[in-house]
Amino acid sequence: MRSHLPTVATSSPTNLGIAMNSMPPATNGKFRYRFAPSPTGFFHVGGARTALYNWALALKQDATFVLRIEDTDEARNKPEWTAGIIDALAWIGIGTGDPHFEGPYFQSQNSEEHVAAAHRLYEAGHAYYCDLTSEQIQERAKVNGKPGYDGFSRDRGLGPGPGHVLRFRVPEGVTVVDDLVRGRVEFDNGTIEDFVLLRGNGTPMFLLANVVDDILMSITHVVRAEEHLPNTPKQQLIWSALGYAPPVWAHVPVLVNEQRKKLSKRRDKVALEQYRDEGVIAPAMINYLMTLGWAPAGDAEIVPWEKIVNEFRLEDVNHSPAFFDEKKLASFNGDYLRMLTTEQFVTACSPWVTNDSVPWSRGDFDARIFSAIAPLVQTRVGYLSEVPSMVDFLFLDQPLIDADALAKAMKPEWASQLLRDVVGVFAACDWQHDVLKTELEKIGESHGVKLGKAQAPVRVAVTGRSVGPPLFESLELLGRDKTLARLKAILD
RNA sequence: GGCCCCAUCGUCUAGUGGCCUAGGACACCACCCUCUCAAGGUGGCGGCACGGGUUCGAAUCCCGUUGGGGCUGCCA
Repeated sequence: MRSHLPTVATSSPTNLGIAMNSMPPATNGKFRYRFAPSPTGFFHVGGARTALYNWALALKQDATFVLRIEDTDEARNKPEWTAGIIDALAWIGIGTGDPHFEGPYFQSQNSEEHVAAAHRLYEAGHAYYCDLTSEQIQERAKVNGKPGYDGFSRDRGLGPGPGHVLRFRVPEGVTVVDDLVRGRVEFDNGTIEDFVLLRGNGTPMFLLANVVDDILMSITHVVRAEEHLPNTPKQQLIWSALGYAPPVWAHVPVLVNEQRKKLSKRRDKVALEQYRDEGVIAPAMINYLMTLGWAPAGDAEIVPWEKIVNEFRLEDVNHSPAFFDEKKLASFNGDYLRMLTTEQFVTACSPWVTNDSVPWSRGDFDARIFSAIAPLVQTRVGYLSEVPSMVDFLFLDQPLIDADALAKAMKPEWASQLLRDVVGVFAACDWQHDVLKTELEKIGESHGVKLGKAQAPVRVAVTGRSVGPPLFESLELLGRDKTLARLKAILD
């Protein structure tokens, strides 16, 4: 794997603990979007869509796309996972030296800023310490008859100490979130509990770290999945308490499985890498992901990236969850595969026909023969991973015979004799696909069967399967010797 | 349970009060093409969740019902 050791660029322009201005750092008037994944070992297709939405907007508005890795949870900071994210983003066209791309930054490197901001919040009275354990909170919740933290330590005047968490003092009132895709959403602050800013060990929590980083990085637009909507009033409260106007929010619908549940790594196939490894090509994935929850103008949905960038607007994003449909993805991929020139298609196939899991021995692969058959397989695959099984008979010493297909093809009483006739004729005729076709046609006629039926036993005997690329072109490429040997092998 | 979001063919969507007899795409079915299978072409099946309003007129606006979903951690 390529090494993408994150280049760190984390010198914060502002120290929130000391200088707290009411204006964020200068942005030269440009919008700043951000994508802030937490490393989990693979790249989620939902994350890919969110990243793509942010990226399209950054390109359209000549804005900046900031990548920030949210690695503050110790369990989530394996360096190779970060490399995986960067690789995956590059695959879908994000990054790779484009001037609109900035980062990656690492949240863990800003922890001092997060803590400083927390302390400022405490000093300003926006936060207070609490020494209750999770168990005690649960106890109280049981007694209270309602779940969650009840604000027990609000006025106890506790200071910092071992095991003391810092909680945000949620004010009375209503918090209004203006969301570009959802409109105005109101939250009664009475339903928001005093959430934790700093853990008992003094480390910052996501809600805080996320906001402080966004301020530090002058983020103007937060475009993320809908699951974050309930966090938004809390974060907006932190923005205000810190003295800043909140960013523009946009919460896009989640991606769901067939059961209409949020795509999860436990039950669903969600890794972008997995689709890539099965032979989905990037333009197809990008186009499919962009049209999940949004549609370009006009009747076509297979459209160039330029058109997408040109037309994409958050205001037009759908409000309801979208089912990630593998069948439709495969269809998009097939369309994109067919748009490739033969040369491009051959190049795209290369990893699948030269890797270790290929059924033939590596030395027997012939790139020239593959190039010759390629245009015929191009219209027959949805995923590139289907390619090897479609051409394996050309590079295998003996074809992998599908027993059922063979039994069926040899069932007609004329089948064996037809094969014998074929061996006789093919031993001497010109070895060109059109000649082979004509000859088989004639032999078929002599047995009273049309070419469609006559080709079946030949196809199975030579390629091992009942379906595949056009037979006579295949035979021409395979050569006379191997063809005859395989036919005879079946007759014996 | 509480808070919040959502609701057009099976699925992804177009539709922003009259162009809607609701358009496209995937899937499915049929036919054409054809050496198998595809690809391609043609056609078909199939939807505004329900009930009230508002309006001359509602898929589009309002209310309610029902049904989905998200969140509810000293994870992010």
